[in-house]
Amino acid sequence: MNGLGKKKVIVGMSGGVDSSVSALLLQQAGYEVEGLFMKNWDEDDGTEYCTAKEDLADAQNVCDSLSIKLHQANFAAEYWDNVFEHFLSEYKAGRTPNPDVLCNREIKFKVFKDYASILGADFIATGHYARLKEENGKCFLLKGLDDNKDQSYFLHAVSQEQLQNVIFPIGELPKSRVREIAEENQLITHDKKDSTGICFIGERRFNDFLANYLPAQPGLIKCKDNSSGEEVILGEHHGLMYYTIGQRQGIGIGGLKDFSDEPWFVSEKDLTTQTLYVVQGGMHEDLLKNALRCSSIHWINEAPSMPLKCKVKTRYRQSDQECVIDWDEDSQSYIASFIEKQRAITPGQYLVIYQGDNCLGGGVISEAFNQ
RNA sequence: UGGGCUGUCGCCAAGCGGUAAGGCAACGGGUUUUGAUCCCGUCAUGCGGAGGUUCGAAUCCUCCCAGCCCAG
Repeated sequence: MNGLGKKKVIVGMSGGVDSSVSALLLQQAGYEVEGLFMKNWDEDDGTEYCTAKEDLADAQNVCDSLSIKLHQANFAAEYWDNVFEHFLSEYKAGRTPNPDVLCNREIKFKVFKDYASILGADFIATGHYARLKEENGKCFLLKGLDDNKDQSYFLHAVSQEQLQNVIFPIGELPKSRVREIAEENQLITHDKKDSTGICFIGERRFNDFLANYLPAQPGLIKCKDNSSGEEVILGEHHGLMYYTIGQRQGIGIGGLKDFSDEPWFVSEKDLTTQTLYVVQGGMHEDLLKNALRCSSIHWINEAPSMPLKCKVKTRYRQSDQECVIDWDEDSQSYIASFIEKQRAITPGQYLVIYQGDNCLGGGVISEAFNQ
């Protein structure tokens, strides 16, 4: 708290409209607001995506127009060690990681928060579409009110301690209203396109990017005949790491005699033989599974008793799916069972657990299967 | 060497004398703070080649070329 009795909050400013409006709203609410721009990725692969420069300029512009101070920090070392190394090892293991989940747990709500506290902040804030509820001194993570933009999925891995003294100023607002507010207040970011791509790394030609860090091992593309068990070679691929379960684009298989004209999708990756298995049709039975396994689950608050009836997402932006989670003694892991079969459950992605709007936590998917 | 069949976009494939369907792939865009999915758009002045018949040919005729199959 400063001498005027105002609470100090430091907003993570990305140079986008969401964090811009977050800063504005906090200022209007009477906080002493400062911004912090993080640059957590040092371009070292020759491909110069100078959007970081533009983002910083935009963040500075917004802070200037709000007359608030903008700090800068570089957590690239922490990002590399605690997010990117894991990202690479997961790809090496043939899985499909979600680095932005770790980015929140390890960077934004850890390193950034610690740094803000050194700067004298009472709170930190970000432009996430999510809400917080406090009960008996515990923080609960709730979905953002804009169902289309809800980002609680990416936040599920933080602890309730990490959520203490955090503010999500736009969690109650629809995106359209956020842009309106930005425009009404003449913030330069009001019509800036939403950013996508891996947080801090940005949009890239993904395959080229991965190839800079991991050696690719070519292999065969095959399809299995489920009734006869025979395998047919359909082509070759440049590396299993370029593919994820359920993927259509990039397989490169054209029309084939004696096959239907439906597109091909990745159904399985065999690392021991470097084989990419594909099936025809986006809803092929091999893509549909009614259960998955998580070796552990992180709970934001107390672990609920098992079995747990709940709603879950197996990937970002999926609609909530009905599910029962239970602990399995035999395999020493959690098993989530679905009423309806789920398409393309992918190891490495996260199972995120909800009860209503309340995000309970989640875990890494290790395996999908039918039971 | 005889006999038969086939050659239409990178791939599969319609067309059977009236002015080149469709699918897959690819590419571009939209949606999206992972990776995907999904949605939209683009994609053959030309149908193995050369002649001919016709107002008009991928479609008919002739020759040539290539591939496949059966004989030997």
